[in-house]
Amino acid sequence: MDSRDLLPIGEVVRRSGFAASALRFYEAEGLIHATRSPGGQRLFERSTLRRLAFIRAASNVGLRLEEIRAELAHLPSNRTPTRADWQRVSRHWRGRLDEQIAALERLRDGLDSCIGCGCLSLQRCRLTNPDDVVAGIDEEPGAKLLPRALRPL
Amino acid sequence: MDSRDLLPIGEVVRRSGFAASALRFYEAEGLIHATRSPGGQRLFERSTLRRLAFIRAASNVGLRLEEIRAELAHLPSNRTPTRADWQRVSRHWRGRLDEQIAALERLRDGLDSCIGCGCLSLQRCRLTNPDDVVAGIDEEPGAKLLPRALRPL
DNA sequence: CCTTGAACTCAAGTTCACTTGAACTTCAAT
DNA sequence: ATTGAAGTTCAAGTGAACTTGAGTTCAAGG
Repeated sequence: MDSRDLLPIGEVVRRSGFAASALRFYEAEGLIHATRSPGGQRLFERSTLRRLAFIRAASNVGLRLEEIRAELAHLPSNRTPTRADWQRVSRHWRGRLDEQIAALERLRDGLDSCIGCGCLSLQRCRLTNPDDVVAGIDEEPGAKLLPRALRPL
Repeated sequence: MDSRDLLPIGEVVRRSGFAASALRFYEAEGLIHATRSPGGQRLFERSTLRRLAFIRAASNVGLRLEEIRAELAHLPSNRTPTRADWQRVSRHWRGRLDEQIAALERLRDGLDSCIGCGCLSLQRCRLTNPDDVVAGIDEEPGAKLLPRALRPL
């Protein structure tokens, strides 16, 4: 663990694109880790850059930090993650991506089948009941117009 | 405009799935409109249900209320929107959906091409530079690891 | 030594989209 | 007339993900 492998926060800011405040926040939240210089300044390992790449990607897919933290927890803490480690995490992560795409496509297809009549029901296009889109779709409490799952939680 | 066509808030809650507090909030924000009973209670027109269906759908696609309000502003205010009115708005709205799907697919494909090596670069998989994912991707300020556009704004 | 830029801490602020709570009022039915 | 459910207002709170600000310290060069 040569000290040349340890990056000060400014370096990580330039190379990751995250703001310093975000990095401090992530450290406080336990998503990344930093050692300290004798004077108390943060020093990040290079592998942190990959962690940050993962964080950005995952958050773009809609994972919340809490979930990302959970995913990252599957990485080994005692050694620098290997390719295989990242592959395992990424595969898990990919399922979420597929889900999101599928949900959006369902929504789009619903819109396609509905755009002709303009009723916006997206679930049941009832031309016989053009003024009341939602009623009768689902009598159960908690009935929702659209498939949720597009917005995590 | 027969009074039987005017729905009290509880009715709208049941039929739309939105909480009463959300409906009040939307009214205050100008996304929906309500007349009042002599005693001051809200009375919604039936067409409000369709507006609400649109709001839910749009917000599932990731539009923020501000944007939704802008879209809804394209509907006529002097008369009940027709099918054609809704079609115009929906078509506009669909583009956003397509964009979102495309962005997610790009991300997924990037992940696919990268999962084999585990490097998580998602843009350039440099096996020659396995410890530094982000450096060198883009020297310009503001360089971002991933295509944004997944998160609105 | 002195300055300058980069980094530090800690509390508080921001935005979005609502929800919650307190303290009433109105409506519909008996 | 009474009562209980449903509705009202307004201010304040929530949670996610950071950012901002104030005031302080560190590290390197001249």
